[in-house]
Amino acid sequence: MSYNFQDIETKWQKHWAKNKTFKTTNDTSKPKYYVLDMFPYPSGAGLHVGHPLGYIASDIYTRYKRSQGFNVLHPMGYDAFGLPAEQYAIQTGTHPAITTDQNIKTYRSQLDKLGFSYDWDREFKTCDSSYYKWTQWVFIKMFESCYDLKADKAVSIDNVVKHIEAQGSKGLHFACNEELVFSKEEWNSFSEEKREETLQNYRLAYLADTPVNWCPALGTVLANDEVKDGLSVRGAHPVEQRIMKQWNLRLSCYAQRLLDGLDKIDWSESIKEIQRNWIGRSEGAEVLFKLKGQDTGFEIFTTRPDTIFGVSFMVLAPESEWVQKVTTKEQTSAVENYLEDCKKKSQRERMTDVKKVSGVFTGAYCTHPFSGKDIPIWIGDYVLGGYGTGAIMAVPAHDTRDYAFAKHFNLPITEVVSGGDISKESYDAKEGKLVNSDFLNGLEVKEAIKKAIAQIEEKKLGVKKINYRLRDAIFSRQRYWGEPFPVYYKNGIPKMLKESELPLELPEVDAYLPTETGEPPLGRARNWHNKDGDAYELSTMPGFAGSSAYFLRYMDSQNNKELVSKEAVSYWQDVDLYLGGSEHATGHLIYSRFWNKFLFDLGIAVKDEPFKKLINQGMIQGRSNFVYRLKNDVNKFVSVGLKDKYDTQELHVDVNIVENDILDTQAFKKWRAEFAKAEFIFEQADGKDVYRCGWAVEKMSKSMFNVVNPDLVVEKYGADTLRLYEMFLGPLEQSKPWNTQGIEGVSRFLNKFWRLFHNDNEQWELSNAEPSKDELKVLHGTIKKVHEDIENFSFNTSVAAFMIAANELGKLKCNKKAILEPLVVVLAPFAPHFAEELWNQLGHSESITTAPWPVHEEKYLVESSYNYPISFNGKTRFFIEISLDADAKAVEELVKSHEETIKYLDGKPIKKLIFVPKRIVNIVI
RNA sequence: GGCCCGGUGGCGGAAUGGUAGACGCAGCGGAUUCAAAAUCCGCCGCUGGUAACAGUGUGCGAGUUCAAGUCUCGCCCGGGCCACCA
Repeated sequence: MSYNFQDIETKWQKHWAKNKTFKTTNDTSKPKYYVLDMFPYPSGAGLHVGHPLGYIASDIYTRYKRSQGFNVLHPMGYDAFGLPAEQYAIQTGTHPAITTDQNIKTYRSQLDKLGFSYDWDREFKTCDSSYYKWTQWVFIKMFESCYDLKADKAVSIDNVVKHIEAQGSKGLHFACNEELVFSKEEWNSFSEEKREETLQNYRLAYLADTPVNWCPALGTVLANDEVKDGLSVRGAHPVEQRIMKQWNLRLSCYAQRLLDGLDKIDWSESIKEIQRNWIGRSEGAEVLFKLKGQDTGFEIFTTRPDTIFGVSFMVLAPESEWVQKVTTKEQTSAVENYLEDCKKKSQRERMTDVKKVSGVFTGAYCTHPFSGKDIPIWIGDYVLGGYGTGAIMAVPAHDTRDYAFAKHFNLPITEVVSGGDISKESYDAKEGKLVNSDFLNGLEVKEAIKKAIAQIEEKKLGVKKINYRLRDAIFSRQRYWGEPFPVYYKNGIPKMLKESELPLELPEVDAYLPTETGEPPLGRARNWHNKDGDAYELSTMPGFAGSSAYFLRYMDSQNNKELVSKEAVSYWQDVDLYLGGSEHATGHLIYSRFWNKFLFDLGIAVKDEPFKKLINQGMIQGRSNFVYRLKNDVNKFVSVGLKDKYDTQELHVDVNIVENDILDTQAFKKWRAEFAKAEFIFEQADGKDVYRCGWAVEKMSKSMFNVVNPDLVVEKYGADTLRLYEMFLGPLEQSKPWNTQGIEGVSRFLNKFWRLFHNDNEQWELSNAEPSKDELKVLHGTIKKVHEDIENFSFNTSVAAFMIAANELGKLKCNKKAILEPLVVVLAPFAPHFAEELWNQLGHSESITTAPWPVHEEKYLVESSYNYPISFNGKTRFFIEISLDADAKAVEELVKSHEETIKYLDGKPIKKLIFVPKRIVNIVI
């Protein structure tokens, strides 16, 4: 007989829900611990077996921490605004709210079947107006803030106004789009419109003409992280560059803090590295190159000021404002033609044509700041308008791109750093001595950079400068299904709603498409204006808006007066453990860190970094099966072992009609009408004809017919078995394929464990006898191993430890309460229903959740001594295993006690004695 | 092109620098059974050998070490991220 998981799991799930077993209060008598899963976007397809992986791991850790005496916050909710529901609405006319609610229901029922210990009283979805009220509220705060570069934090925009009213733009130390110069008198004469326009230059949430990634197919702009290879991440539609008036968040002013913060948090090195690359800090200098014969010129940014004597031409980005200013009459038509060509190139073409060199001469020259030589000014699309100053000094000898350009247009190449062979390729390495470089000659690159910057600053040609690749975040989306901006326009001037007017709820529209005049869908809403008739903003916020502060909201999710109360946030502080996929590295995980830092500056968040420790669970891949159809006879299918003898076509087959790679041929004929008349060429196995399928590890997806639904697994094996198996599959952070076969192993384990408590007739049978030494060793070894494994998030090996324990106790025929009771507590985080049932049968009326974690006792684990000789490398070595706390003296005594054995082994004296700390003495004889 | 991560049986994977392959799946053999399911026991990297055993073995090549899957260097392969960022 085996245990009845269906009854047991339903029973305890109901019990937990009814008794609110996992409700968390702000109980300050206990230490807090906050475990958070990245909340899901509820898609229509529901969960597959890969989705719960992280939720299972976080639930295990949560339950473990609770048994360690922590008050654990472990909430769940839904990231509910987003494109798929809106796309579906466009196709079917169903309101996205309806689709979203249906999907959430499916998700919730799937989650409930797995026995998670979430505090569901804190649940919310981001499309609730009671939730997005606070997203709007933060936006208003950003609008009313600017970034003080001296204090290095966000402060009220009033500081800018006060400064300007006192002394104009002089000495302004606030992050801005561009340096403006005006006096306080001029400011006083500005119109209201002009004043607001000026302030937008400093606000953290600002409206600006921005070059954007416009996706015509989706009808919206996209953030940089939503575009890949010139195509939209969602739907893979082409994306083009456009200039549009958009809301932006001044993310860039937090670049350094976002970078520095990475050193303080316990995240995987790979995610930190991705974020460092994305922020893209580079140190260098900004240098002024004057136009020939003039006193004005343009600035360039370079990380290699040491190579300044190797400059042989300048390159402007096609978008640069200097293009028009410098182009000579003779070159005008050539330049115009080139600019026209650049415009026609889509973003995608520009990226795929990276290797193609293109450019045009402007006819103008700069004067070299040190040598005074003439330097021609070119235009090239390999220089980007949005980075640095949109202009570069080209040093072809030491930059691959400049080298290609110089070769293509036959421009001079001057070596200034020795060490390479510049006749074949550029020498980009930052190693070698400077040559042909006047005052820099003979210096190593690193020193030369310092000296060059010093000279540039001394001669007032430029300044040391740090540039970041991180740009401000474009915050407008021309979509329906998102948070409305709390903004209205009076005479074209954007104004914020008052806090008392929030939330501004999403209006109804007659269709989810742009209007005929090309306005966003909100342009269709009736009465989309305030009581004075001032129009509301037509864009909505992007997907990341709602997920940027949700971790704070869980601390106090029912609060309708504040985002989060002071008490709640000062108790819960930050997320101790955050689990989710690594695909959010450059999106959500940057935005939410930024958002949190802003709230920290405001004094709302109490921690500068929101997520102390981050774990990225790996993907569970699908294991696909294939059948092989003959190309010349489409009704014949050949078994994989014989397929090489035929000309075949590989077809995916539903993994649910394949077992152990053997195809159920009857089921196959019924699977699809086109296979009804299928015939098979079998291979032999055990004297039987079988059809064996090929297999491959691929992404789990419908089109590969390899999706495994957790509901079916739970039905067949139970939630506890699924939980254990998902953990057993392999290391949490690694991608690994799902293989339904293997689940039998953990299922057998649970039954074996069950049988330790019950006799063959399913009768409860436990003894109160004193445990033996061997039994105690198994118990304490398991407690210790599982404890260490959980702390290291090595759940696969802890499941293995349980299996070993069950096997050994089975062999010892151990049914002693003193051994089994603590083991149930250790198993509870992994198999909660199973453990709760046994705990109940053991006579406890309280939930096992309240049971403290058993402590292992080392004394049951220490071996007296264990030794073995080994011969290798032509020498005999003798190993003695010693206890963990032995000191050198104890080791010496131990060796002495083995002297006779050693002599017996080889008859030679001891040559060398090596004491390896902790465990082993290695004696060479 | 740059950076990051990985490469161990038929498969998923174990292994604080110390007997490589824990644990599970699959496979093979056996017990129990009228039979099956369930359960239990044994074998299970490769080569040779009936066996004891010997040799070999963690992508490849070197190095450090008494000792390397593990540390260092150089290559090869796979995956990820960024990608004309000056």
